[in-house]
Amino acid sequence: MKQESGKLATFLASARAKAGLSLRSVEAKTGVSNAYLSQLETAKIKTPAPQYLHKLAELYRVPYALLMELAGYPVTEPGEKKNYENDQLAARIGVVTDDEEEQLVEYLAFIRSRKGGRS
Amino acid sequence: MKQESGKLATFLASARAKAGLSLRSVEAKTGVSNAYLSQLETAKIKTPAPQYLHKLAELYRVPYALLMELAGYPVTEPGEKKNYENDQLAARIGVVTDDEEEQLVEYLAFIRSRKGGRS
DNA sequence: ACGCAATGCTAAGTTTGTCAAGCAATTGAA
DNA sequence: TTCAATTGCTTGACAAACTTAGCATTGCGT
Repeated sequence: MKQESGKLATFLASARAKAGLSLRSVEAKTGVSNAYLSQLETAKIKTPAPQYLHKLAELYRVPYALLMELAGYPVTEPGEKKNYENDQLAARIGVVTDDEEEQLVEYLAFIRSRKGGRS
Repeated sequence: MKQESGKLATFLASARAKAGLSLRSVEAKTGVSNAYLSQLETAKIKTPAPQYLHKLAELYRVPYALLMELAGYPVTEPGEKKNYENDQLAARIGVVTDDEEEQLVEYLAFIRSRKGGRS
C-alpha cells in the first residue's frame, strides 16, 4: 500500500500559500520557472530533480529530506528501516481529513527545521 | 571550482570490479539493465535516478548518501554547511593520483558503512 | 580450428523532466 | 469602462534518462 501520489503537489502548494508568494516570485527567488512550479503543484510532474526540491526546501523552510520522501525518492540508507513506529502515532490520532493531514505534516516540518546545527 | 564529473563513473566501476561481478550479474541482482550500467560507468549518464543509486549502494555495500553526493545531488539540509574542515585533511594528505583518491573514497565508504544503527 | 557463451559497449527509440512563450482570468488604477 | 499588470496554467519544443536489441571481442571447451 504505497501512496506517493499528489502529496508533494499539495504540500508545495500549501507551503507557497502559507508564505504568501506567487509562482513568479518563487521563480525570482529560486530560479525555478513558474511553469514548472505550476506543474509541480498540480501533480503534472511526478519526480522533480532533487536540485529543485532543495531550493524549494530552503525557501519554504521545510526539510529537504521531507520533500525527497514526498517525491518518492529513497531517503534512508539501504540497511535502515523506516519509522514504522509511526503506526502507533497513527493509531492515537485516528482518522484525519486531507487538510488536517496537510497541516500536521507542515507543522512537523516546522518542528524539524528548528532542530538543526551540525558543525 | 566544482568537479562532479566522472567521479561516480569510476567509483561504480571499481566497486563492481572489487565485487567481481559482471554487468549482467549486477543487472540480475538489481534489475538495472546492463546497458545502463555500462553508460553509468563510462560517464555517459550524468545524473542517474536516486532509485538506481540506492539499489547499487545496497549491492556494493557503500553509503547511499555517498553515491548521491558523487552524482552531484544535494545531500545536506539547506541550512547546514558541508565539511570543509576536510581541507585540513587534504593539506595533510597532499597530492594523490586518481587511483589513490579512488581507493581512499572507497575505504571511507567502507568505514561509514560499518557505522549504522538508527533505531 | 570451430563454435559458443559471456563480456562490455553502442544505436535507436520511448518516456519524461524542464523551459520559453503565450493564453484566459482576475485585479486595480485612471 | 478601459487598459495594464499580475495571476495560474497550458502548449510546444528540446534534452536527457532509460530500455531493448544487437554488435565486436575475448575466453574456453571440444
